[in-house]
Amino acid sequence: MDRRTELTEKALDHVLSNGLIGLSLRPLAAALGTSDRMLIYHFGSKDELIADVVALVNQRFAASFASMAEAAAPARSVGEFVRHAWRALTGADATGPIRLYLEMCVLALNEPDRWSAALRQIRDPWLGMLRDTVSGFGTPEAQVPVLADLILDTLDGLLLSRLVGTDPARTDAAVDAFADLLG
Amino acid sequence: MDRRTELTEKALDHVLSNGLIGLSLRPLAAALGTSDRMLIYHFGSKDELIADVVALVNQRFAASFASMAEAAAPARSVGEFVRHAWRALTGADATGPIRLYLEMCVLALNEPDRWSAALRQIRDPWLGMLRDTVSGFGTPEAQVPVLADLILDTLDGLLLSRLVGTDPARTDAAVDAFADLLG
DNA sequence: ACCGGAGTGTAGCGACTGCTACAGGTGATG
DNA sequence: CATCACCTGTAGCAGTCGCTACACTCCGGT
Repeated sequence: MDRRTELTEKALDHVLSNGLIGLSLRPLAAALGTSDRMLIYHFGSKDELIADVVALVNQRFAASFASMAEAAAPARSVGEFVRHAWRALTGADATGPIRLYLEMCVLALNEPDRWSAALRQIRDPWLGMLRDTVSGFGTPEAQVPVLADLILDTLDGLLLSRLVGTDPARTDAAVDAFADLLG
Repeated sequence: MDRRTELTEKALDHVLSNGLIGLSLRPLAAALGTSDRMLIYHFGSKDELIADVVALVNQRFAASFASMAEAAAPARSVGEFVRHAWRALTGADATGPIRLYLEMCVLALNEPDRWSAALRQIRDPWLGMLRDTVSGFGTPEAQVPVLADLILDTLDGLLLSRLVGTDPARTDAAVDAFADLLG
């Protein structure tokens, strides 16, 4: 396999468990068994390395979520779909990607030019999938995009809350209440 | 006025418009018309300075929100209350504090020991206020804390989405839909 | 008038950042 | 054997970071 691809995958592991915000080349390289020198050699710059990592996690996470959606029994209502999605999003291997996504959101607050493109690249597929799903349950046409926005952002808020230490049972209960409201 | 307090207020302005994540003493001091040397002299350390700033913004923002709540016509339902809160939270002078809050959330993902205490200190008053409000509209006792959690986290998610560049009209519409669901 | 403490400017420490120049080492190809 | 592209280690650059040592001014109290 391409050395760059190999390094990207290892770097992804490190970023998922150590975060993106404080990331610096030397500790990263040490964790990957190489040197900062080689990271720059293979990726050209730190920014390109991050771009590769973000693209990879995006692709992997979307794939794992899709396969999970296939495995689950098909939802019979929007509320039930939200419950299924929540179960997938709170699984052990989802917290890393979600944390990375939330970090990118906040980084985009400070440097929109640098991050907001990558951010839309992550959000848009999810929004599209949500619109399709919501529309499949007979939601009135005009309400489809609104509901998709609401669901995505609500789940984001609840995930953020859960990750910063709110009792998981409480966020679970909040999602249940949300799903009940959606019907 | 105490020089330290004075510096805290000026530093607050700078942090609200430049963010907390990349904050460093020298540029901050320059913006305040002093030197990093003096910031350390007055605050002891960067951490103490940040603690002062966070405490100040918390106190100020809660006060301004409360006065806005007084000024508005009393809500007649949970949904209407959410609409009022949203109007207050999307005002021009709220985006700074909210951005700071979201930054702290993400910082708490990386260093929970350092940030989660400050975070709870910010969230708890809001949660308490939400519980009181929700309970005032005849919500069943058992559902009160759940609904308060859901409302706070949903608003957080929508605010995050709005701050990272989602069309404000779309988040407004999503809040409307949420308020409709709440009744 | 003198003294002491509060406040401030200058200069610098050691550690870290992304990144680069230079010198090799390696293995396949001519 | 020679060559040449690919890969890698060492050392170091210029910059920033939080923070400190030292010397200095200035102002109120005795």
